[in-house]
Amino acid sequence: MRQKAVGIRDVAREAGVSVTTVSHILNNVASARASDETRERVKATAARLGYGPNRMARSLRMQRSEMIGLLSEGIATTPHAGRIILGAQDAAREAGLTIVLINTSQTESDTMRDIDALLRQQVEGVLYATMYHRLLDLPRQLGDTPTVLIDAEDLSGRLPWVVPDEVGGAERAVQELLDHGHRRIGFVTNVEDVPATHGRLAGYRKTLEAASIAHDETLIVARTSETPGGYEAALAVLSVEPRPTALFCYNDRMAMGAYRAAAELGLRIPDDLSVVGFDNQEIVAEGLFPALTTIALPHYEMGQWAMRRLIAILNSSNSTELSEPAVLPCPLVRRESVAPPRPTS
Amino acid sequence: MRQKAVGIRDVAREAGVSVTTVSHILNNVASARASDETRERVKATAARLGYGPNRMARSLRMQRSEMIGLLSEGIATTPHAGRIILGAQDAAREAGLTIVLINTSQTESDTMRDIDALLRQQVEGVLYATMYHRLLDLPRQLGDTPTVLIDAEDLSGRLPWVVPDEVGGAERAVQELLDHGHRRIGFVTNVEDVPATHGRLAGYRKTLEAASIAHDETLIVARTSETPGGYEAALAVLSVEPRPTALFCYNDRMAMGAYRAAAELGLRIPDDLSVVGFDNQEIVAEGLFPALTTIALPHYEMGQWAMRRLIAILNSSNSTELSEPAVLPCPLVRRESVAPPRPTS
DNA sequence: TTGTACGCGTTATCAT
DNA sequence: ATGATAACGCGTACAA
Repeated sequence: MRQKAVGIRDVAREAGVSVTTVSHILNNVASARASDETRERVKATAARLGYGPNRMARSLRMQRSEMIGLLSEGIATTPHAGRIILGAQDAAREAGLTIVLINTSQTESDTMRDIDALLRQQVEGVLYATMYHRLLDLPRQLGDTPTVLIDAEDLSGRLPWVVPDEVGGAERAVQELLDHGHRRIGFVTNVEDVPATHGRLAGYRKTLEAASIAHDETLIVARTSETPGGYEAALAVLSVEPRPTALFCYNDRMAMGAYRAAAELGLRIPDDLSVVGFDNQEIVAEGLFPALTTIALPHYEMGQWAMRRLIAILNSSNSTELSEPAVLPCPLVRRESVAPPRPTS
Repeated sequence: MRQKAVGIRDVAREAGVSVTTVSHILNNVASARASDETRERVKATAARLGYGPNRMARSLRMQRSEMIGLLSEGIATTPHAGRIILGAQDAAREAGLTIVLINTSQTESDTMRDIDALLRQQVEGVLYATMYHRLLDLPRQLGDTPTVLIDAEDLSGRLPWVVPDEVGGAERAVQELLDHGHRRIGFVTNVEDVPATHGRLAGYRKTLEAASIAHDETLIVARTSETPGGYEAALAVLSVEPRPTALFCYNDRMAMGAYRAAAELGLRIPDDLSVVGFDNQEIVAEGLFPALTTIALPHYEMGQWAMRRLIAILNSSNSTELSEPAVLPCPLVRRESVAPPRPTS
């Protein structure tokens, strides 16, 4: 057995009062009054005995589990997920809530089903986090359990969600290049059909347009969003004439490929070529030489926002007005891969 | 309100039996007998009503929360932690347990607060996972709550723990190089004083010795375990004469630095130089060109082992015999960075 | 100002 | 073969 299991009645007996008084005092019940002397004595004995309310009993009585389920698709695959959890965690702590973790595989819908059959009982709300920004039609199984989506947009239109501002991030990246004097900026992008693809492309186009730079479709090359794809795409972009003096890459892994392409072409970064990535995958961005300037995804903030929103929904009965989504900014992280273009070339 | 909150009495009424019978049937109580007809009817109505036991009530009655606390240091910082969680998760599911997550900051006071926040949730046991393999003296607050350490060795000698086999992993790495015919193998290592440092060095030495290759301390260079450190160390190792034909690197990030050093020296991998890393950080190992052969850390397996061990402890009253640690193997992950040495040189 | 007693939804004991 | 009822530990009307 673990503890002597000190309960509220032990405290009451020890302090010479009733359980009601103890409960009132420890829970700061406004309506009930007790003498300051009693208050002190009860609190003291509670502390001395190391009393803490039994959560199972408390939850049963209050009909509140004080637990939030965090459904995460493939925590394993990405370091990003950790930051989401951290943000959610911190927000949960503010409200005295704890997080129970459920990892879902993306495919098995039956896994999903028995998980939340089990989950429906004990959890007050659910945070559903995906591995990467995408559109999602959440299974009906969650019923009317309050739910907030993280890094995913709800297709049904019922659930609040929070995603990164892909467009704004791309604008910031390209603007950084513009600010250094670049005018010919290639875009090493990807072929996947996800919101990030379209958003980052839109940001790229928009920023160049705002700077009155004519479109040049030959400067946009798409491949798969891995390092080899970045290598290929960069090779292609860097072979157009006149050669671009800077590259904006869809993500840091593609930027890693771009570094290799640059090296093979005898281009030094940032002297001959400036590069900006996206995602701020620190192992890559800091490991590359020179270190990669990139755009950070607001994972911590998304986790935090989602949890706070969920808590707000839990606390207010009319949740309809709380169903709006949020789009969080992606800040620029300056490192060493951007410099002004060379005078010639 | 969430659900109609279908309870056991609803099922009982609907099926025309008592709650006892329902409970007996749904929980497969051996001692209780019921007619097959009743059995069917009860199960059917339970399913039809979508009944599931209320965990809060169940826990209170059973005095078992069916929850395990996972205390993790800085989930954020490493993609590894995710795999630990996954392993623990899968093992927990086998036993019908759920995981409540607490992320601890590394400062002691916060950790203490987090720990007893966790204990107040009445978790049945605790898994304590660190960010990297190290020695640990766990705060006493856990009292006699069953605890298992992941990726950390318990200094107090009371708690079971599980860590990667650093020595064996290094042996495997060096052996792979030996098997390809290399005889002069440099070791790009780190300066930190952690078990991995000593273990990997020991494995390196041991393997060379077993192959009757004379010690050559000039082939071992230590720097900080980041990419720049790897670059510096590799540069140093590759400048000794005769130049080693292969490099074993303390981790993948240092290997990333070694790649750069090799490139600067005009050495092509794997033709002129073979490289093996450690950690199998996929973003790096797969992103490097050529892809890096490396040693994988058994994070999933550690999480799984720890949870299973914890469950075993929970289920048996004499837990002393279950306090032994485990050292799990680190498999080799073959990619493209190892080849036979060139005939000359 | 404090104490008594009930209910939260289960499971387990003991009758019937 | 089934049913009534007592816990589990807490919070809170309501009574004193």
